[in-house]
Amino acid sequence: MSCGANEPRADEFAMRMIDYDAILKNVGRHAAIDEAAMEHFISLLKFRRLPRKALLLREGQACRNFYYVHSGALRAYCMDKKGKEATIMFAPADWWVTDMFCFLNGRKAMMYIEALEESEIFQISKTQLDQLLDRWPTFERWFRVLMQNAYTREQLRAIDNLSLSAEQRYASFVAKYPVIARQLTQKQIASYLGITPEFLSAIIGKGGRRDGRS
Amino acid sequence: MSCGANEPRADEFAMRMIDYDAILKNVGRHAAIDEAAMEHFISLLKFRRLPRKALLLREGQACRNFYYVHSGALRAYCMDKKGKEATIMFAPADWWVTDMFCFLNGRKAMMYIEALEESEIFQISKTQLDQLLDRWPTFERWFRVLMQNAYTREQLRAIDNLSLSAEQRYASFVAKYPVIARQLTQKQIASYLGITPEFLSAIIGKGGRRDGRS
DNA sequence: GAGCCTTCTTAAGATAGTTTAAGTTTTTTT
DNA sequence: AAAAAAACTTAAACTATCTTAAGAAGGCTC
Repeated sequence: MSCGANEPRADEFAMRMIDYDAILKNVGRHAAIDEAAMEHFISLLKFRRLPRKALLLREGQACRNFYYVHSGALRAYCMDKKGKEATIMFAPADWWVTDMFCFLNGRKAMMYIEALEESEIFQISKTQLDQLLDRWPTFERWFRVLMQNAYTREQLRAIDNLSLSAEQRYASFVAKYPVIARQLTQKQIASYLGITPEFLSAIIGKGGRRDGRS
Repeated sequence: MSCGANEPRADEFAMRMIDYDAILKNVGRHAAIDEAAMEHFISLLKFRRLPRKALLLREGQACRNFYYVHSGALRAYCMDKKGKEATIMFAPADWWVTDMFCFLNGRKAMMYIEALEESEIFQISKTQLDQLLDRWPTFERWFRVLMQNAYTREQLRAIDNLSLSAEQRYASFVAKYPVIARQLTQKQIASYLGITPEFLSAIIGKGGRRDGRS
């Protein structure tokens, strides 16, 4: 690790301005939120930098935070007794993620959330989010739209799972999420599709390549 | 069809009071809604009686309404080109249902919604619901909680679908929805679990009976 | 650059789930 | 009550997907 002359010193680095643009734009997308509300919102956010493979949440822990991905990408997954992973969702930049059931109901987490690469996130706690929703109807609207979208997305996924073969599910996944699909390993995609990595490899080998190479 | 002396005459029948108790209690469960808001809400509801097998919605139609099941039970499902059905959800009494993705985004329906038995429902249109949400933050909260619950329910289902065998999924379904499970045919349950009726029959024949009979 | 660890590939054998089809039972309609 | 329709059962043959295993390729670490 070189340390060139143009890099900030450690104290400057720690204090440097946090970029709230993206998250504010994200929130503003679903509701018109006034200045005062936005300032309150920002004051509740905690910024964190995660190295690759860091675990933001693990099964059994209290799940107190809702996470916004500023940069990088996260993955939420469950693991059964045999260690088999089931990927619940991927969260690329500009997405929100948590173990929503446990977050909302104050249960111990049933999921793991890991950083797929070095990532920067904002988090807001359940208590603070509740305050926000109580105080500002426009945040209530924002969160409602988030839940709506999450619900309909899950429902579309359920339809795919019920009606399509593994091969079709793979095609559907790549069509829906072409950008993130290229960043993921086959193992990760397989665990989202509910098949083994070996079988996904066979599917890809046979049918269409993801990267278009021959 | 006999017409005994104690039955109301046709005009009395048509005019008889509609029972709003259950739906008001349902809405009140997630948000404290004042008198004025409740009256507005009631004024937007349309009551309908459906015979068994009636189709409330079919693929390709405009999906303009959100449905509350007052009595009876509904089923929402998709059908692929080959006619294979995938059941998205069952809606017993006191549940809300619609093709949410198409309802919210003004698309043509991709689902069918049918009455499993004679049912009574209330419906509210998208336009009217939007008005309600704009005007009363407490309805915004109510709908937000509905979407939250729907989302987490779908997510739990996705976990089951990814991690469990058909036999385990069946056990999980019966454990989660013991009442409605008893009202459904095996064919309907199979289409919810994503397996064939023949295979479900084999599972039940082998393992535990649903009704406890030997 | 060598070694190590994880991912990807391939393939053979095993299992879970489907298909087809015929017969039986139950429910619905007349 | 009879007829018709739908649901359920069983079983054999088939297909999709899993398991195991071993080798090859790619990416990190020292």
